[in-house]
Amino acid sequence: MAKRPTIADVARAAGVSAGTVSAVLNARPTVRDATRARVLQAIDRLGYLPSASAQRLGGAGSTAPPCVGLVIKEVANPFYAELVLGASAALDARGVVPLVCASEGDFAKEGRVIDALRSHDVRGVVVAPVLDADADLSHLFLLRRAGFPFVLLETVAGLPSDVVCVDNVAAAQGAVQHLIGLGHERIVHLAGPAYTRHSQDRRLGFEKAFSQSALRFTDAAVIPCGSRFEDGYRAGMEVFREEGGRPTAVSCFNDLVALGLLRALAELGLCVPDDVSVVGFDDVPEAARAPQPLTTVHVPKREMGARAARLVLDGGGQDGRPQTIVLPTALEVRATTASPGAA
Amino acid sequence: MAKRPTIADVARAAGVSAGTVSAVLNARPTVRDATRARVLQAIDRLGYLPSASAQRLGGAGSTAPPCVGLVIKEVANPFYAELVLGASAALDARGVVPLVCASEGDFAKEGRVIDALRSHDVRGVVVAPVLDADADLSHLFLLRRAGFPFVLLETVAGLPSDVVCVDNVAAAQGAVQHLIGLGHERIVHLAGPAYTRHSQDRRLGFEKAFSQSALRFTDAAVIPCGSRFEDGYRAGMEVFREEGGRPTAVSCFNDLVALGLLRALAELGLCVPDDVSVVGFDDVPEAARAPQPLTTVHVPKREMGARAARLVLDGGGQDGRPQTIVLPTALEVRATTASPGAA
DNA sequence: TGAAATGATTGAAGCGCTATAATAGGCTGC
DNA sequence: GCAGCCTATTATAGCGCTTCAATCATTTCA
Repeated sequence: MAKRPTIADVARAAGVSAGTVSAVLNARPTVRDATRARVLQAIDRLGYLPSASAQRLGGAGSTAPPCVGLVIKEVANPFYAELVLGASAALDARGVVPLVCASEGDFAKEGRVIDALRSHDVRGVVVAPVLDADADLSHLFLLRRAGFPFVLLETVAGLPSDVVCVDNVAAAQGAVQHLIGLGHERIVHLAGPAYTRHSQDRRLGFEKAFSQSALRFTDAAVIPCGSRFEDGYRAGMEVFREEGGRPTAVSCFNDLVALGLLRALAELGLCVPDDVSVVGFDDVPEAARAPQPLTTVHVPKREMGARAARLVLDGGGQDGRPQTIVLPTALEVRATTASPGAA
Repeated sequence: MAKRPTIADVARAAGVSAGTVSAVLNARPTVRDATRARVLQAIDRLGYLPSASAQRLGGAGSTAPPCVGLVIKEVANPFYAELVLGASAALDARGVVPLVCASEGDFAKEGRVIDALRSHDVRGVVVAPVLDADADLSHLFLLRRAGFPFVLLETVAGLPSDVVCVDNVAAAQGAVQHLIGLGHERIVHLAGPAYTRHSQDRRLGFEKAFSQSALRFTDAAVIPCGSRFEDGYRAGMEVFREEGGRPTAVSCFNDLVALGLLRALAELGLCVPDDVSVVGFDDVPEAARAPQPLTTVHVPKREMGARAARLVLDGGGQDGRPQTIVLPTALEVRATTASPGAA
């Protein structure tokens, strides 16, 4: 395999010195047009592209397009897709190329990925951290120590850093209050994957809504589930299989789960919202498109991505102190919630 | 801001040479424990962290995790999500980190993104090229000239390169033949975005199926649409608004469009497959989950991603000559196709 | 026409690190 | 007690680029 051409190769090919090539690359005005043309032609002929690392080491603002890493949890999850879209737009507007990587809920992989990104000279990273109970977060602390620009999409205990997030507890609580306000008494929660703080927070919101009402909370009301359509479907099949004591309302970890649940409910011949009310979380595009438009908590995903992206680029708050941006959510009431026994 | 400590600072602080510090950093076994401890302590005291650029330049290709770029068209498209998943798994198995970038159907952006990736020292890229009519493909030709490893997910005319793809023409043709075989005569095709060869090929397959049947093809049967749910929905609303001369079957550019169409049909009170049959393309996970499981062309997306990934890593075919891998597709007949007027 | 001023190009130094040949110790064993 | 052999450490030579003082080539003006 042909070795990557260097600036020296270009210089040789163009019959000039490396310094001149560098001058052309950096659009310095001191180069004569004829020379510039010759160099440019050589560059093109060789397919030369400067090494970002070398440029940086050389001590200059590199001419290579700067990159920012976006470390998300799941590629196939529309929530993250929206986040990425928002971040990409913001980055694009600043001429920065977004590089997205998935940790797939594995903190070790998250660490590796961040390392890779860093060693490939990205300007900074925005990461949706894996917050498993036994997760080793040292790579994040290391980032901080190294003074490497990064923005988190969830707060990490003991790690002062820039964060862009929403109040998951309050939002989930609001969603469940909506259910309670509708008159539901047998409500269950399909909880998300353990490695997410999202999941813990939303579950906590569920509990809080209970404790602030006349209802009494039992652990049985929380059903471990997951974050995907299939998880919701499976859980739905499980929970609603036997006829006795069925819940009349379900609050779901996210929209995908809610959609899966809806599917299971349909297969079981249960009507939504007459037999059971369902509320999701995130408000992904699919939620509004469902045959039964889903009642859900709207999370400003694009905005979150954009804010996070700008924060990395600008190196955090003006005063250099870590900044936490909590964006507002809103309950989007659509067609999947109603009072129990409305039929 | 204090200047970052360098390896030399650490060496001085620990009373050793830079080489020794480097050895400690890279966990080379030749360092005595006492020395290592001293160095480690100095590192910690100074808050030292090696410069990624310098490490890379120094020839530490071995230390840093290698990366491969995945340049796709749309992040929010499950087709590409699956592709990425397949590629990621294959890459992961070889210890290389996938970096995904979206071109969003803009060939200029595609070029920029590839440049960025290259500048940042990725090992190679797999790209789903934007094949707009007036697209400037020079960046791809440049890749070839530079001897940079890349694999395409669609063939580019005049560009000998490794390619992993499916036969879109034949597959689309097969899908439409299925419709014709069912007895449909008024069939339309919702075509995808112009910047895709996918779209052109699938449209061509549509035409071919016609010309091999007793039906006669008219341009009116091809309706420009797009690649997203909304596009399919809008087109469906358009096409099926007035009652007279409605098609009895629709072949769609992809599943997302088909799903959007299904939604429109439902809103218009039309029954699938009794009133109209619908066939999609890609077989994304959503297709099987739809309230009406979608008849569609199965494309081995994961496999494509995996093959492409391995091909970049292995630098193409054994003999060094470009290799084209055409993976098989299969029509997945589910619930959205039937003979016309079956009701 | 020649000296001065202006402009274009080069060469060498260095960025922070890794790799490796060379070196200095510390052990053998005879 | 010294040749011979490890092993731990160092010194040196890059990696690919930028920068800047120093050169060489033009042009300008007296």
